[in-house]
Amino acid sequence: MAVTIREIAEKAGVSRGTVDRALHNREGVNPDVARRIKEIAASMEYLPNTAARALSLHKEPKKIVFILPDTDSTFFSFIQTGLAKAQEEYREMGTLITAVHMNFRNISAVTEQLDSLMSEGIAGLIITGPDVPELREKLNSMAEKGIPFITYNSDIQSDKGLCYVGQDLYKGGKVAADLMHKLTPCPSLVLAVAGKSDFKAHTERITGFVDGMKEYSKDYDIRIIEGYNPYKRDTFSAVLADPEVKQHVKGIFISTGKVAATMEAVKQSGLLGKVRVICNDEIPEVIKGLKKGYIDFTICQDPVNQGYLPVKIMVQHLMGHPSTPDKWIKSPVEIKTVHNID
Amino acid sequence: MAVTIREIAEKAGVSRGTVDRALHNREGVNPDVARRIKEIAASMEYLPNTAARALSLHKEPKKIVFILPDTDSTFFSFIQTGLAKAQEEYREMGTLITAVHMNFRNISAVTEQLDSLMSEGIAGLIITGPDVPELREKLNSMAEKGIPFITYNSDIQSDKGLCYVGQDLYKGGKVAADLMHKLTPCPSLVLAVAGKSDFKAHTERITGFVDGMKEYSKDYDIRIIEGYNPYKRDTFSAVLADPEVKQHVKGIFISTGKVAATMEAVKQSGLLGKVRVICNDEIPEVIKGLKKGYIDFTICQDPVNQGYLPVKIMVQHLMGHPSTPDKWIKSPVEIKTVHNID
DNA sequence: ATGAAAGCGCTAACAT
DNA sequence: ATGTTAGCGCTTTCAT
Repeated sequence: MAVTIREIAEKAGVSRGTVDRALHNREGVNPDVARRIKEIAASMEYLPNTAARALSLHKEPKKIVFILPDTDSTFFSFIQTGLAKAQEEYREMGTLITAVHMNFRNISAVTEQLDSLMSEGIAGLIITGPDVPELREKLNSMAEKGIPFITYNSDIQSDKGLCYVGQDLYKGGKVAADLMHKLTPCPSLVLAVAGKSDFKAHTERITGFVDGMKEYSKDYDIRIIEGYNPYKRDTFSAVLADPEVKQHVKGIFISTGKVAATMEAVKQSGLLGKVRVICNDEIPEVIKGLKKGYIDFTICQDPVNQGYLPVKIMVQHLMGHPSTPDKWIKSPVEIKTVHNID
Repeated sequence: MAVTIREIAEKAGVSRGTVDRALHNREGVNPDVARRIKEIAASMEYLPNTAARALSLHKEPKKIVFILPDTDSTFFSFIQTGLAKAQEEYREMGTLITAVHMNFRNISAVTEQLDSLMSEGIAGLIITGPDVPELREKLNSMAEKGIPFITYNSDIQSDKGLCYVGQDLYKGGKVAADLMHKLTPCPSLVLAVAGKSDFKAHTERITGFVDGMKEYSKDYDIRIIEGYNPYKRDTFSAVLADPEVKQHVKGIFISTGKVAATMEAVKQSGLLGKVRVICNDEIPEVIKGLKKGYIDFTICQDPVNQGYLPVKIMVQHLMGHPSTPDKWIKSPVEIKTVHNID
């Protein structure tokens, strides 16, 4: 049978209340006594009973807030599916998980909302967003006040966070290169469509892709097409208007969400089906292209688990799970074709 | 605040004990009263508190037995990783999960061992194994005695099981065909290496593969090579000895675990790297081939989750989770190259 | 600073 | 057939 605080109390010659206070570093306990209690607990390999803890906290559950962008997107709806799964699974387990939507184009509004969440009293935060100083500093200051945070999907660089749940985008680009190499003949022209260069997700993928292609052969002619904001079809059409490009291009890697615009330009130039296309994520335009046979592969990152895992980790952390998670929980690099999309 | 048995008891004008008995269909409660209690519980949308239930069952946890084949294999070591994860996660949650190894080449010994588990008293069973009548009947009789069972990896056909966790092998074969089509020119010879035809896993994959290839084009010449037991390298070498085969073969799909023998024959005939190869699972020989560039893809089924999910579902079932799981929890069809193997 | 005790929701043993 | 009650391990409030 597992060790309980009662047994620790007996061994230490104190009451159960004191053991609880000591193990949770609550104030009002003699430092020497506290140290001794912790030693005894460690020597007995004490592990708290999760069920008992959850039941005891039932009246005032610890509040976990999950921040989502306020924009509608298929990608984030997958994340919400994972969140919902976690909410259902950790119902009445000593925690209360709430979703809050925020507009990340207005960072000062975001930090204000975080402040008001702090004053309402929360136990943990799960967040995504741009890696900008204001947000980073706000999160660091929260962490210093004892509120742990987890980032998901897109990291906010900080060593104060509990962990980051998201894909290794560089590796994703390499996998794309691997596939492109398998699909295209070797001396040939391959285009890589990049997004805004200040959005990390896209540049890392492109770098991985280019590095990967070059590893296969120096003879690939890789041309990077910068995306603009708003990305205009004309940008890509202009590139394909060059007859030389049109003649030699054999593959296109679209690292951004601007799939529809790019595919439209491909269609206009009569290259549909003649050029191999690799995209990212399971968004509707990509699924459409896969079904029509115009897109060959899409590289996914299991967004459902990007919603589920951060909650699971936060719950375990707050409920006294002994081990600290890895700093980076890597989402898988999933290769999908029309036959294994969900 | 959530509804508790206490509130149901008050509303029904009975004691909490009676509510507990009624909701769990225990004997010794007036049928009319029981029905009324259930109605009230449903109308109040009562959901049992998992933490309280777990804590209360702490002294005599429900025993869940996870059956594993007694053979060493990398594939099953992944399944054990998932099992270990679940054991750690559901520690002290009212259940006790134990692994038991059995030798499936001796079915009568297996049924005897199941009988003795029954007499020791278990609450749930998780099992894989050959789909033979003796085993099927034993499981059905256990289910009738109230012991739920879940099958994983390879199904044992029975409508009495709680669910089956495993891959859609036919779909896996189709995905392999999709990839093979992308890798090989169209009129060409493609070999499909099948295992013993009485092992369902292999025949279903082969059928999916052949169907898939035929959908892409009637011009593929697909030749199925039957595996023997023990599979001899000569079997495959003999096929490749035919100069016509050797000249025209462009792709090989290996649905079995006999990768080493097949690859050795490919090497002997000087086709290494000249022929596209697709395999299944992340076993050492396959990883070796991927790294050397002799194997292009391997199609996996997330074995870690095949160990983890059955336990999770069984725990939730025994701990009174209201919803019944889908009859078939499909493992993903994962496409892996050397760049996204773990 | 520490001890004592009540209570979280559920189960099971005991009492009626 | 049904009611009553102790107790699972932990947290927290109230005494001391």
